Amino acid sequence: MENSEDEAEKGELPLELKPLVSLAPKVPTLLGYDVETKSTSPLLVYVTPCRPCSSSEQPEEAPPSFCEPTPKSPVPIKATPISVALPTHQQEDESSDGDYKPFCKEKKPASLKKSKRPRQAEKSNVANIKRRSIRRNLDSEFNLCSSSSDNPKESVEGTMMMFDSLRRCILQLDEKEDAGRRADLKAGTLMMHNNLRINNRKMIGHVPGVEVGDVFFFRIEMCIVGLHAPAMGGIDYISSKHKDETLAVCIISSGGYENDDDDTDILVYTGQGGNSRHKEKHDQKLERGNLALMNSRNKKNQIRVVRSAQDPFSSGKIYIYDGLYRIEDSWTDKAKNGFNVFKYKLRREPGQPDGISLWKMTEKWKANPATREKGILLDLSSKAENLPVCLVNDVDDEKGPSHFNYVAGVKYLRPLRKTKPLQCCKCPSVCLPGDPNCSCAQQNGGDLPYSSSGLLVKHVPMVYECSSNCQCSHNCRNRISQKGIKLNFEVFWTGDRGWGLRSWDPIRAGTFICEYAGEVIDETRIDMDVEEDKYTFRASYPGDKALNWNVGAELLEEKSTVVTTENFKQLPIIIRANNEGNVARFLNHSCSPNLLWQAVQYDHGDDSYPHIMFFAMKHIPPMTELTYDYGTRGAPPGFEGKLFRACKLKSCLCGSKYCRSLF
DNA sequence: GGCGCTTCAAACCA
DNA sequence: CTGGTTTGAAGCGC
Repeated sequence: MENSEDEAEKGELPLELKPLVSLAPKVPTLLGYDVETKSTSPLLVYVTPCRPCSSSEQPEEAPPSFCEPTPKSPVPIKATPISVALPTHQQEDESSDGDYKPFCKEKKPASLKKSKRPRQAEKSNVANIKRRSIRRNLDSEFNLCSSSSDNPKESVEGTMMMFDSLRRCILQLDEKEDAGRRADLKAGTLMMHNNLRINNRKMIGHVPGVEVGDVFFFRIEMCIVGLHAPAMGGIDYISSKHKDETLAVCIISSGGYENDDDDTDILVYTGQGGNSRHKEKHDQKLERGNLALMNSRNKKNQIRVVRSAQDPFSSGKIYIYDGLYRIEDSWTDKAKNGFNVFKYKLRREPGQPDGISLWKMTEKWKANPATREKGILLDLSSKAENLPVCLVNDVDDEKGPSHFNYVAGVKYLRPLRKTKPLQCCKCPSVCLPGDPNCSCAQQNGGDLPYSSSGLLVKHVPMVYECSSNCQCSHNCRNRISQKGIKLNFEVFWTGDRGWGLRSWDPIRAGTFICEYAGEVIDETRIDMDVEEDKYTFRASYPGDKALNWNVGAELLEEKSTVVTTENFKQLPIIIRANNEGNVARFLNHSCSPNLLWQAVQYDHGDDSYPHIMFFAMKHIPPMTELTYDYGTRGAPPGFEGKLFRACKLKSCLCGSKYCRSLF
């Protein structure tokens, strides 16, 4: 069990396992963090650490180091493990009296043990982690980012968002220094070593907060949310001293062996082993995962299945949680290389939501949009966009939105002031990170705002993309949003919230979604009715989640990039999309949104009226409604009721302290 | 408790 | 454009 002695011990860890520590405790405020406040007493929320099943009593008080000013040293003297801030819902699992009780086996949470591989760590990690010593209090930030302990889904989303934020920033740092690879593993390791993993205990059945259809872009992501523990291995199992009690809990079918992935309800899975790249091939043995699967066949326990798909926007794989299966049959077979392998036939449990089957549908639609059932219009944009925008209604007979002109961009109904000159870099070919001569990088604070794969790295007050005056080519990574949509969208009838927007493509966090197109008007003109206001964008407030999207960056960087409303000063821009607009006019409000809006400049210098570009805040499975936080301030009377309704409809997602009942 | 071995990665380059 | 190479990490099990 963890106690304060353990924690003191953890403070003396080797450097590479140093916890992310508090050097300057911060108090979360409503709109960010109060940098000035030194007080830690009333507002800090202490969350009890993750504990194994058996533990029932939880200490209420925080470790003493929490309340004391921590010395400003890169090496912690008395570190507070991040686990004290970990949202934990495992307590809830135990006490829940639902009809399904997941089998759970006590498993020590990944603890801050002494270094496992000191030599290796010294070789590769020390420099990185040292540079990345965490200078501020992570605890409050993580709480803010992942919500409280009572909502497993929020915990998973917060953990995933923090991971990806870390990953994008490590990628950016590594790129600039032209050193290191595998930012995914570095981000994962950082989180593991700081006890930021959730669902530590292996369990049979669903993992709290992970839903069928959820997508992952790295193996390590499934690791840190407890869906599938092995970093590489395909079979996750609970091992036991009694060999016949070793049971499989999760498998990943990702094409490493000769599996047939065609049927969406049946999966024939090949056992592990005998396939090593470094050693001679041999017959598979009934041990480890193979043994676990055999026992699971006899015990008939549920097994989580993760299937993989090709990422349409990169060479990487996407992992899709396809829900629970059971093993029906098993046998041995000859692989193509002539050696014996184990085969297991799994059948999907009935009554689960669409998982991989949804992907088969969207792939068919992408190949030929005309195959989309209940389609009303093949291209709502009438070729104004790079890709067709399908209009569908699979709910009722509603025939389509009221008439508007589809335009892909903004039209300025007010004169623009030239407050800043246009971007004008001299980069040959494309802008590259770490180039001190790239004026565009300088304008963006020294770093290019996008990763090499075109993902937004951080949410900032303004992104300056390369302009027509720049010498770099069209392929420059600093020209993401100006090139228009890349996703296959459909505008669909929600039934209760009007028309909404979703994508046939899986979307990775940081992906550019679309611009808010329409007529840019003057703030003075607010004589619009409710209907017109429904299709109006106001740059009032980025939203709590959007403000906390950079939480990983906060932990890595020396200089403070704390986002507050001061950084994000309110923009006067109002975009009316009642008469003219694009897909963005169909984005609905949510208090638990999956998109954020980012101000972007590339074709004029009036920073008060930038382009409003939407980016994904988290990984979004295909066919998931895209939403953003409409904000509250500046909304005229009459609008309130509608917003409140929209929020209430989503209250299941944001019933916590984040649901702003004030609309 | 430590370390070696295995493991259906991921990114990059030739 | 793809297959081989490189870098890389968790956790089982001895």
